[in-house]
Amino acid sequence: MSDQRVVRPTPISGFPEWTPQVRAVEQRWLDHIRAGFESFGFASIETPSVENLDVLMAKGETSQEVYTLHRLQADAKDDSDARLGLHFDLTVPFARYVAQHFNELTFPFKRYQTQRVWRGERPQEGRYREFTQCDIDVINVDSVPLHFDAELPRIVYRVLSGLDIPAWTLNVNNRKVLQGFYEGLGVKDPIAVIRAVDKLHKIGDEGVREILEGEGLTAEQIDPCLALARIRGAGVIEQVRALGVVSELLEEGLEELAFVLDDLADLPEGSVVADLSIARGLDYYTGTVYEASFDDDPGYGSICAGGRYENLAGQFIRKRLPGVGISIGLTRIFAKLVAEGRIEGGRICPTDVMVVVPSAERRADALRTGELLRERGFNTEVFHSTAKVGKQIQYAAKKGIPFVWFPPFEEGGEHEVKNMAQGEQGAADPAVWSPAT
RNA sequence: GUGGGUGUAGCUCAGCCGGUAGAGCACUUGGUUGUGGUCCAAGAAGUCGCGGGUUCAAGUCCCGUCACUCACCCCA
Repeated sequence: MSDQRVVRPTPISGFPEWTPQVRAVEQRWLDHIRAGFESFGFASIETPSVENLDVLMAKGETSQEVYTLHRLQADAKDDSDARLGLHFDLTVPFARYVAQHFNELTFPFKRYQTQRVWRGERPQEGRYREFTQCDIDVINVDSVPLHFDAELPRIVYRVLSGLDIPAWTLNVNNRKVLQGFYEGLGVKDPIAVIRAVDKLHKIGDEGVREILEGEGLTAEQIDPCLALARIRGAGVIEQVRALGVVSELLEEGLEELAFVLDDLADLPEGSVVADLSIARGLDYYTGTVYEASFDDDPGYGSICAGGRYENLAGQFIRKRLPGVGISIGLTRIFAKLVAEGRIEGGRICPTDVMVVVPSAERRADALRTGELLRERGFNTEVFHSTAKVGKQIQYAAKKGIPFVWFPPFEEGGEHEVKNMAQGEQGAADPAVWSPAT
């Protein structure tokens, strides 16, 4: 084309982007999710893409792969931006936000937040380096009513069941049950056991057994651990009690779990299910935990996850600010459907009506017609040149524009409108026309 | 971070045992006068990821490198 050098455009691994028609569907999803969150009274906030590294690392258990910020032109000694990192989730920034705006907020503070987050992991199917999370959290002073532990799955149910996605299940567990159970067994490091059991569905009984043996657990301890992890579905509370392990923390956890399950009993069976194998890796969770995945493809990863944390915001303020939250992995869900070719029906452009420009002389008239249609609520574009009418219509066809408007070709002539799908064309008055008729 | 695969026109790819590049789709123009999605014809478009090596000669062989991709890890 030219001898000018071009930078070859290549996809950046883990940074998805969509065509306009796919994006149109994504935006419908975002609107739906937002409406769902707001229908429960959650308020929207947005936080900067970056946080100070010490904020991101505040609870720094897992070594999250954080992208840091630096200026290309910064000289070697300049480390003024060195403390900034892109947020890897929305919960930590939220905790910081609450601590910082403590005096301006009304508690319990219920917020939703839909933003992109970044993680420097190796990308793969379903795993991205930049993706969008839709978070809802509640933070309160001193204690968060258990009510919210049950309300969050209800909101997720509301939102996800309104999207055309494959069958999914939201699994619920309570960390106190696990930790209390292990403590009741006399296990020294309950967290290590939680971490091992979390891998159960991936490495199986024997794999977990091996790890636990390595942790120094006896068979008398391992067997009940595995038995606990297998408990799922109806009657979980009784089944756990039947294992005969007793501890104060366990009892507390069981009561909380029972409360949540009871509260959600009206949801369709199988949508929210107790599953004692759910542990949620390390993380900051201390009570209820959630994790949702697709029924026919659980290995794809969690599409929604969250839980209760006792004191995340307490890292940033001398107050006790526990919270509970859950996050919908929008990108993960959406990308799967895109890859499977299930995202269809999105418009290439939002134009309802394209106005033909008959000739340079009549362009002003076409613009007036466009303005009139726009005022009447139709998304209207006036063709961008005086190309042959055939070209103009062809453009509308390619863009999937449903109606092509023909202003009078001669002074005093009639307006006409063409229905592109049906090919019908007839006289119409731009002041009263409507596509329904 | 570890291991495997791939890297040729905008896209999907072909290119046999080395002889300086092709197809389909997409794109542009035309098939005359105010109307599209079909068809026909013509046309434009490639540092064969990048660097080095072997060779008279490399898209084709060798080495390195980068990128993409899959698995592990981890997670939304």
